[in-house]
Amino acid sequence: MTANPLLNGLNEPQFQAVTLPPRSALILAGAGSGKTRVLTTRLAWLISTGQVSPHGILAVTFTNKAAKEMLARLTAMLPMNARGLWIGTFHGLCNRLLRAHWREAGLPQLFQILDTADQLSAIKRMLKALNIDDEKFPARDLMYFINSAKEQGLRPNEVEAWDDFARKRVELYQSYEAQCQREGVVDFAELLLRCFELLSRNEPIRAHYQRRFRHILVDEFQDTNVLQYRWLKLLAAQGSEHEAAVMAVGDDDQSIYRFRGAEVGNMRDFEREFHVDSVIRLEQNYRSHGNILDAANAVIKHNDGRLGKNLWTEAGSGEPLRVYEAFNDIEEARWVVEEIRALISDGAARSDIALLYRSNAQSRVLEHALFSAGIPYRVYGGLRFFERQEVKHALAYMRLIANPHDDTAFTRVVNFPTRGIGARSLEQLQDAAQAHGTSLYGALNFLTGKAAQSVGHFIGLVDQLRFACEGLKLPEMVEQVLELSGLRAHYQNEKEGQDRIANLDEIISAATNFISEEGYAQVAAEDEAAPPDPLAAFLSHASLEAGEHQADAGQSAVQLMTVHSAKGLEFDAVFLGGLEEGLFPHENSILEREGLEEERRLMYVAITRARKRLYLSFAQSRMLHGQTRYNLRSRFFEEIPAELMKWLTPPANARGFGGFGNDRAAQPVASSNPRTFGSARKSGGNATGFHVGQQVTHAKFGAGVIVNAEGSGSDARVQVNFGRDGVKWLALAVAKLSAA
DNA sequence: TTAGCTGGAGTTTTT
DNA sequence: CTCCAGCTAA
Repeated sequence: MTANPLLNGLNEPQFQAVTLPPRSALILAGAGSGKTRVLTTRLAWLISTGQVSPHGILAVTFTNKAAKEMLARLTAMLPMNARGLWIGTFHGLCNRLLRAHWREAGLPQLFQILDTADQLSAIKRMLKALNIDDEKFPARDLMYFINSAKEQGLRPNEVEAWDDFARKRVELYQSYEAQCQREGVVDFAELLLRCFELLSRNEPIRAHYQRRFRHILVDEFQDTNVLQYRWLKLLAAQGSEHEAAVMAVGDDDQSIYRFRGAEVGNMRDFEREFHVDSVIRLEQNYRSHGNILDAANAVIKHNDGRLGKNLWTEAGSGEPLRVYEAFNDIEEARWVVEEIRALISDGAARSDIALLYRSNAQSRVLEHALFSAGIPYRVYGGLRFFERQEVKHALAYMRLIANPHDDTAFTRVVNFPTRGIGARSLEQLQDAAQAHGTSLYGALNFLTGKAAQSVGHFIGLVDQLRFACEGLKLPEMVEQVLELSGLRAHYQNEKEGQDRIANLDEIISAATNFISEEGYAQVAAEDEAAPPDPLAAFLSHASLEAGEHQADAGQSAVQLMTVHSAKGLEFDAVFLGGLEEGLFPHENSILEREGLEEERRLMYVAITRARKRLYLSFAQSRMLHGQTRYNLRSRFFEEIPAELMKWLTPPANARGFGGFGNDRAAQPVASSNPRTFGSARKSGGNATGFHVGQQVTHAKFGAGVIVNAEGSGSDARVQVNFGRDGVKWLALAVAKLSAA
């Protein structure tokens, strides 16, 4: 064994992964298996053993947080100058490449990055200018269409279109591209696609980076999309004699972003195309007790086509999973609060307790209960700093300084604070711009009358800002913008404007930090590039790294978040609520196998967040979209071995979920709940005379089969499969159903 | 220009 | 139910 202290304390597979010879490898890293440690130690080991200089490394992540953590841990292990190290997100790295080679990429030097909200408003503006019926082509759908095309690496001329509707969408994709090019802006997907095209079309640039990067490490590989994988193949010179060593680290069981283009299949493709001869599995878990891991393993086993992995731990089996069946969502929340109180009085820190749910709508009831109980909590997932309207307004003024032809920024602030430029003036301006093929800024000369005056005034302001900021440092520039634009004054006059002013001031600090900290320095370290423009760099930073989800740190608080945002985190105690059919697994995913398997992976992620204690709960009824819904408990309960669970409510009876199979045929409607709740059961028992699996006839839909039932008494509803007429929910009190 | 209304939709999210 | 976008009236 080596004496290298870096390798101390690694388990066998970790050690193997860290010290692999320079060939491409796939590391299957289970939840809590020390993945980040392996990645960073691998980097440190490669560098410290002289196998590669920091210059020859490319490490790619999905989030800024992950990139920062990797960098921090690496420099802690191996003190070095971070300059020349390429560690970042796909988008951040592509931005860096495009800034360095903007000319070759066909972009203006100070191109701006549109975030999702900017992109949507750009599309809306385009649809309006082209007089497109937005009923037929909703901006959101079009955005989704464009982004998914780009994520597959497809330009408009490469998208297949077989009917008029599809052809029109492609045409709109084309116009959108033209608009972006005209305005000098790129959206997130464009960053990647443009960078990919730059590398594939420009031989010298491609060769340069292919020669440079000898070791490429990819984190969360299961989340890569088609384009990202192609980008990696290209940079790695895959298939050539100069192929770099790519270490792909990921977990197919934790792939939960299919809906935004992630392609788990990339893992198998990688294995084949990069001729991976050894797949290393990190299966020892350092996070959870045995029962929790057993539950997770048992659930995920129900998925097909896994690469295969089984988590284990040296820790004991620990406590059983605690299962609670609530009467309704409110009662579920009440119970959660009660348990949290008990945990806290047993000495648990609030921040070690997490409440996880499938969809954001579920947080409301929980928040209400926590608030009433006076328990501090924190909800993840709100607006982030650079997404706040006052911050975006200020940034829009700054974008106009960098590029007055940025129409997205222009429209955002042309009348904010209000300066008498209403819809009709703007319309005139837009028409003029359209007619003369120029930006809104450039269209002033074609205006006449009152509009010319008011718009002229605003354009004067933009020019004034540009002159006033000439040569200023970034924070001073922000200060100027806040004053001259009238933003600060505007919010000072507003009743509730104090928070907004505080956020505006926060931009100044953000700018100060940005200049002195890594973000800017990293770009500045780029050897090939001209010194970057601090303003453009700051604006990129704002788009690519929208900041914390919520600023409040304050006192230790219970953590509330969706299962998606909990990925990568861990807590001593985890409450997983709303485990009901239709909610989790979500009804929109239940129909196709792929969707259901992703829900199951989501369940796997949720379970593996818990260190010591895991609570699972579901409610017999809950308020959703203003209606009371009666759901069956989630099928995932049937996938967890019964001996791992301790029921805090009378244990489930034989009504277990069994899909639509025969084993449910005897389930009586209106008697499915193991507990009764007084008046909730008005006409108790099996009074309706119907049961799941029964053949029935409906006056309008004809013959059908009852496939599902929920509720009781006058609320009882049955789901009936009418075959060609589809599956319908019918209230027994209303629908005229008769036994066939 | 803005307040107030109406209608429609309503998983998951990072960059 | 509750949030939003988009429209109408003042």
